[in-house]
Amino acid sequence: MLDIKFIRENRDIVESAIKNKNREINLDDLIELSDRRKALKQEVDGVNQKRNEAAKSRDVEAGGQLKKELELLEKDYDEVDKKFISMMVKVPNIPSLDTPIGKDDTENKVVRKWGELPSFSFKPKEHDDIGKALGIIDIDTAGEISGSRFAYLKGDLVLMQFALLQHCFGILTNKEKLEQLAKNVNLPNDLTSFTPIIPPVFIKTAVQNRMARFMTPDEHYMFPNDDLMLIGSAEHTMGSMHMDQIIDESKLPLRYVGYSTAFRREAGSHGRDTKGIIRQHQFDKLEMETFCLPEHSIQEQDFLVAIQEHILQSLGLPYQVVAVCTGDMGFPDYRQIDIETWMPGQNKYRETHSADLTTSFQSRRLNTRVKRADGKIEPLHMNDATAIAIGRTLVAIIENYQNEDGSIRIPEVLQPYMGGQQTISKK
RNA sequence: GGAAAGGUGGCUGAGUGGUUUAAAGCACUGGUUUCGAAAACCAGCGUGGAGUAAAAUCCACCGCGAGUUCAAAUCUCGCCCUUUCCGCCA
Repeated sequence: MLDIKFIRENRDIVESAIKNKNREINLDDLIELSDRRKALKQEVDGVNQKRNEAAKSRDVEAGGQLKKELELLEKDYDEVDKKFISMMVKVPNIPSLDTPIGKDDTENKVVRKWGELPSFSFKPKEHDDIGKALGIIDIDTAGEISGSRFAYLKGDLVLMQFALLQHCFGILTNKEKLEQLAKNVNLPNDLTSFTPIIPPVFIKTAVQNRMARFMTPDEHYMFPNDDLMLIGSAEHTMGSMHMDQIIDESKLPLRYVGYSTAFRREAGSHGRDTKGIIRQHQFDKLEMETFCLPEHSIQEQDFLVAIQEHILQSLGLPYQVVAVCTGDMGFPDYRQIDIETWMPGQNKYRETHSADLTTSFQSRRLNTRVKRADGKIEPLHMNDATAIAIGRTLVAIIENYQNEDGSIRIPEVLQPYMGGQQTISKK
């Protein structure tokens, strides 16, 4: 959520943000609502003042009158307040100046590329064909048992998942390694490494709303009896960890890396990516979530992207870094950077990482604030970014490291975590 | 799931209908003192909103939401959460 004062003072900026993010909101209506809300609030305050005086002087009659008056006023106020809030939460965050303006993902800009695309002396296969032949991905049985977009991962592929996790946790908790990566992005603070987290996968719907994401109910698995829903990302229960807290400036930045399963209904994507395990209802992910001072948040995002790139480089997977355009970026994002990894079987780059800088947009709604050394209190800035999406990374490894005989080489950095094993081949 | 107790500012903790404008202590900040520090003493010290040049001042907030009353931290109802015991369970 934006600050209403900011909206009042920066009409043009907000107006063009709404347009460039393909939203429709009438700011005149919003500001009129805000004015009415303010005026009604002042009236309510005035009546309350008289009411307090009447109570103090034990004036029963006047108190009774004022009570009735207040009741009517409060009804008006509540109504206007409700409308005001529901409109406020529909105003998206302002995109950064370096965000490309564009309608949809076709207008995203490739910022840089890394790695040479592998060349094959044979036609590279897609991951699901390789996985099925090796007996490490079973989509057919999962279809019988759980339905479409589920899979059984088996054998060495499961071991590879845990190898990836160990590898990434090792990087994210290694201070020297992080200091090297931070060098290029001018991070001002002493480097604090990431605290590993296993977050809950259920979240109260009221809290999820305060993550200020644009929610279509169809996206999530809902449990109305318990007023809970399954998270679509560890971001949901990690970003809200400091809800309603005031954090001392000296404690920032706070950095977390969480491992959890993410659950998505994918209701709006029927027919898309139906092959293999690219788009699943359930997938595991390591997610970075950081809280920092407003003046450091851009470098912080650059830092998170540097970590993502380092992870992909360590695995020898070619990728491209993409500046996501206004029409495609997230509702609460100030700047969104995606990384797409090369998938030779599909002969294209596919999204494996995303880094969202949401500035104060989420923290204002979550009421997560920083207390400055001079005592001033303001919303802090939040970043979230994929450390590694395991399913899609496994896909990338399978397709990039495939051999003509259908076996898969194991990336060197993962071998120590898999008992020194060098290939996955048919048992 | 059953039973009980509880939720008050950064922390501890008093307050069971109106001298509470939420006591007191700790922590914190500034000052006095000191060569410097500690101790002591003095002062300040919640969040959000309205208001002002800045103040003053006003409103709301005692887990959340309703209700009773002229008046609610305090009484009633619902919900959420925590702790303890029992049951069940990985």
